[in-house]
Amino acid sequence: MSLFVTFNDKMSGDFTGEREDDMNRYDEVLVALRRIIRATDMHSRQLSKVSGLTAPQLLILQLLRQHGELTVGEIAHGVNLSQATVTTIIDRLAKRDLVRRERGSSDKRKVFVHLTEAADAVLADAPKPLQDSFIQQFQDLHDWEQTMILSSLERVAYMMDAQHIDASPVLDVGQLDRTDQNH
Amino acid sequence: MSLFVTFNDKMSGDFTGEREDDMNRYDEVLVALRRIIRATDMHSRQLSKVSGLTAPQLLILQLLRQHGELTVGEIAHGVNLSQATVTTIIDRLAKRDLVRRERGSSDKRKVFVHLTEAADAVLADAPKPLQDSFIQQFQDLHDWEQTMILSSLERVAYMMDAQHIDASPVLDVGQLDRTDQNH
DNA sequence: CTCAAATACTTAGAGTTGTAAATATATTTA
DNA sequence: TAAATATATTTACAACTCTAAGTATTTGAG
Repeated sequence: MSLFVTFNDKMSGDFTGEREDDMNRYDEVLVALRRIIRATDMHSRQLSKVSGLTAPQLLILQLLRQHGELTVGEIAHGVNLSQATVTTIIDRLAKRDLVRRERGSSDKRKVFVHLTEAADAVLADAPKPLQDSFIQQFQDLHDWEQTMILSSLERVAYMMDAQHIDASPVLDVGQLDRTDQNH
Repeated sequence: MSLFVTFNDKMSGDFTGEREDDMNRYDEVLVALRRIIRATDMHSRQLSKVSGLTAPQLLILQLLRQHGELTVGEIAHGVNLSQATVTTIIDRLAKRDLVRRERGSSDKRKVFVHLTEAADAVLADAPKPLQDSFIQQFQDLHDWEQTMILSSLERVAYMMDAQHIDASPVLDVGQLDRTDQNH
């Protein structure tokens, strides 16, 4: 417990630190999430100022560098964005000649995207899609702390992704104690 | 460990599950964060379809209900958004007559925002700003798990918020073991 | 083979979001 | 008090993001 007190201390100047006593645990989760989301957003803009690339743009470029050539759909899946979103981002990247589109020859519905030489140059000295300071601090944590944090994040992601509840009534074995809301 | 295996199992169909072996721990953090951010966004849109209110709109309304009357700046601070963002959201809420603006009388720079009667009605049967399914699952966790997750989230938020590094060399006492990056 | 359904992508439209610049008001300094 | 500085909001702008609808192409059923 005392391990984390420091962090709460740091927040006590905040508005949210006024301790609404009607705050549930999950409300605090929400607050933390909003802080994270905002920090992510702000970092993306910071990135954009420094390197000319926003976080999603950078992510997509890096994914392409890893895989060489991907369809729009594959990219969308790879970076966890909708296809429509990827299309618009690719538009911007293409306009700056960092990627090029190529209609599939066998299947003409597909659109393959690949990097240009210009992109390689840009990517060479592009910053990380996460705050350096974050990486720094994260790396300095004990291994078990990193594991714990990562597990927690994955767990939150999983719980927020309601899919697994209504989508697959097949493999629910771990949900038995919760499911009796229905009868 | 085995506690979380289930979650990793569920992800194994994913593109990202292909185990890029050059993936760092923090890259996985990034992936988890993107999943969370996306889930949050999608829930917001879901909310909007069901209740006519997006998550930030709902958050602002709830904050106002708690506090009665707040300035734009206070709201921004309270929900962790920039003032400009709050302004545009208030615009939309005002257009739908859910809030009203009132220029401060003593300090005319300030703009006070308060709910209308219409808002009370809307808020009465508005859903939560977090997925019900998430809340459900979260509540069902053991207390220590909730604590761990919340701590982890707060810790991530804290680490992402680079402020505390360059902004306040004053109150760094808990950062000693990390700060030696400098010398 | 033909038509319906599925797949892949793009377009349209709207909300969220931040930064920077513009406005208006208040406070402080000379 | 006048000018400089600080504070509070808004406006302008650009990017991201989704869903839904539209287009093109492929696949499958009959």
